[in-house]
Amino acid sequence: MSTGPRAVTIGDVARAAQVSTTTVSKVINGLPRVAPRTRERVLDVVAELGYQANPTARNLRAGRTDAIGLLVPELDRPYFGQLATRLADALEPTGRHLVVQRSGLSRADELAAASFARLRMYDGVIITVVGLNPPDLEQLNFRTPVVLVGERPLPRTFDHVMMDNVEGAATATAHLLERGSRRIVMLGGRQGTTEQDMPTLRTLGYYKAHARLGVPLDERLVAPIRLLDMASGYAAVRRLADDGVAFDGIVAATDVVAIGALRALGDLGIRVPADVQVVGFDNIDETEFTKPRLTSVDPGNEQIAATVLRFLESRMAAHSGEQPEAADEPTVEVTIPARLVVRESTRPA
Amino acid sequence: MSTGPRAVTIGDVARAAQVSTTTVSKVINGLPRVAPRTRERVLDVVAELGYQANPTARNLRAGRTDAIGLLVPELDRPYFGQLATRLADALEPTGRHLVVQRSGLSRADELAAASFARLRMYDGVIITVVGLNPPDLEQLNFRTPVVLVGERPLPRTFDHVMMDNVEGAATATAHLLERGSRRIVMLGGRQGTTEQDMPTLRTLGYYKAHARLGVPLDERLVAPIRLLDMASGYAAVRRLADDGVAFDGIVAATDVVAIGALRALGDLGIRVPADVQVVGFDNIDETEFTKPRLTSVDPGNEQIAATVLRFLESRMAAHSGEQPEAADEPTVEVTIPARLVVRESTRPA
DNA sequence: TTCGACCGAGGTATCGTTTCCTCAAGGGCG
DNA sequence: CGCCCTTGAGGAAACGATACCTCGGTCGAA
Repeated sequence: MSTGPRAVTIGDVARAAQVSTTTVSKVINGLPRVAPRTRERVLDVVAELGYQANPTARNLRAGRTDAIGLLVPELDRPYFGQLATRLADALEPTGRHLVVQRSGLSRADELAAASFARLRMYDGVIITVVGLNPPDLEQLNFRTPVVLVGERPLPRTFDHVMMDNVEGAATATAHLLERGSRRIVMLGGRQGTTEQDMPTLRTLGYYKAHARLGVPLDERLVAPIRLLDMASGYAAVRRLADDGVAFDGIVAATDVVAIGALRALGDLGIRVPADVQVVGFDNIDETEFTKPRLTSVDPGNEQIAATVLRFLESRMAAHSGEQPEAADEPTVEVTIPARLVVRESTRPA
Repeated sequence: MSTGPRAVTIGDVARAAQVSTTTVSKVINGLPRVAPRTRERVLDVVAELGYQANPTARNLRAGRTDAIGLLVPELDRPYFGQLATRLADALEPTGRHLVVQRSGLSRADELAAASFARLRMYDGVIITVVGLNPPDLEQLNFRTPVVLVGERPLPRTFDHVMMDNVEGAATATAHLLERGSRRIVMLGGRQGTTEQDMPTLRTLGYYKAHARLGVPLDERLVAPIRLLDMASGYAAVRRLADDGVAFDGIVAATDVVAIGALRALGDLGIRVPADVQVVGFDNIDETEFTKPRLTSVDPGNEQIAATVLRFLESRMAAHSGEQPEAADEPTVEVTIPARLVVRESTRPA
């Protein structure tokens, strides 16, 4: 279709340097069996013509892109940005690099399908499964090595690194209970569903902690949220207050929701942690800079990133034939332990 | 290299369905000239074999990827995450999709080169130029349509959407001066350099406002920061306090830095805005949720995203030959006007 | 009855690289 | 002096898909 001036190809370089494309290819890739003089001549022509290899053609032939795809539900969530940074940092020394794409939380199937199709381009794929349904994932039957980083049990088609949502939330809730809260809101919680999504699991932990400590629980305190963002966290707390629901603690489904909650409590003149204790989940960098600093559950971020990459490397090695016997090894599923990071939004013991 | 089971190709499908690859291709792409029965048979085989088109091969042949690349300095900065989201949202209806890569703030040249090389894969590229030097950009001589979104004047090799750093910072500074601040810190500022980077430009605006309003300026109030993140903003304010520097206002180079500053002021027992007024830059979503809410300069985020895409669409149309005469049109450079969004971190007039 | 249009389908070149193999020339070693 | 190994270089086949062109058959219109 392109009418514009054709891009410079390896053939153009070969012709201008009076060598074969094979030789040009060797020079570009730093392979041996090229005379120094020839090499130099080729490099001169490359510079003169401004030749740059076509990565698509290279990928097709080489069957390799040196790129790892990361699929996240949203691009503007601190948690995913920070996860991406950790992964990119760890990947850099290996010569591969990270490419981030958005899956969208509740996109139409066709869009999801298109997203998945593109993932085939990468040497390996990391998928964060938050809004994805198992059926969506089943359809993902390509050969590319995949590692899931997620929230919930899934059909074990892929290696899967899970955070311990239930125990993490239970620890957070127990912490509030131990520090004296008795009416704790589960902000962004979800109940009465058979789905095993993140809000449901964290709510489950919230229940568990109450049961363990023998504290009765008011179901009205589970406050669902449509979108787990700051504005929704803010709105939900305002709504609880408007409805006259009394509470003295908040377990937020995510730190981002907690930040919205903190702001709402401030507007309502409610003191944190004196009147209401707040605990978040994810331990994003922002927790150190809220007012007050946010107590949060660290799902094991460093370990999650490291484990994901270890699994992926292993699958990729098997895939590229270095350890062919490992190609069909059963999928692995690990749960990374969570730990509570106590800051200022909860009271001292 | 791959020893594993070869992926299913269009040829495998053709063989199993007893048709030609051409026919399979037509079916996959929904092209006409295929009998309903044949189409159905092919689709059955596709489902049975789990065939998925190889996007790399398709891209090579079609000369098109339907993907737009976005190069950002860091993946965990709210500003870029939010920019990416806006771009992705606007791109979705066009059938293209956004792919985000990290350039790194101060990476080695080789890494930058590798990053750039991969960008050739995309139909269009959006580059945020913060840590990039003009020389780096010169080397970027491929044919792919490129739009720069940046902070500073650049060699006009590409279309360029700039934010008005100088006037934006001047407006912010003037706002503080008008509301009574007299010793204003330029947090993350930079002076005494000929470079036209973002910190320098915003510092320039800070100077301008002082000059315009005839307020004398203490050079010690310009506090440089190595990394424009929350921790650095926090540390810089603590350092100023430790050094006994008196101040009653802060213009932060970015909102993220301002958030760090707010936290430091809180720890120091300094009230905002009563004792010290604070204004940030970028107008990220977080500004609505800090305590107090952060007054900030909106560089025109919506308009920036819209303009970037308009330029890119136009270049891409020219590139693909729809308007060949436009292919060599001179590059455009626009500056989007900034506007101050007043919140709670500055005093009422 | 004949001719042209259209439909279904396939053959084949091509996108720009890399990779495998071949081959000639030169040099060291027995 | 002959043999073998190494070096420099090129020819040609992939990689997996799409697009252009061709071709036989059918059907409607003149």
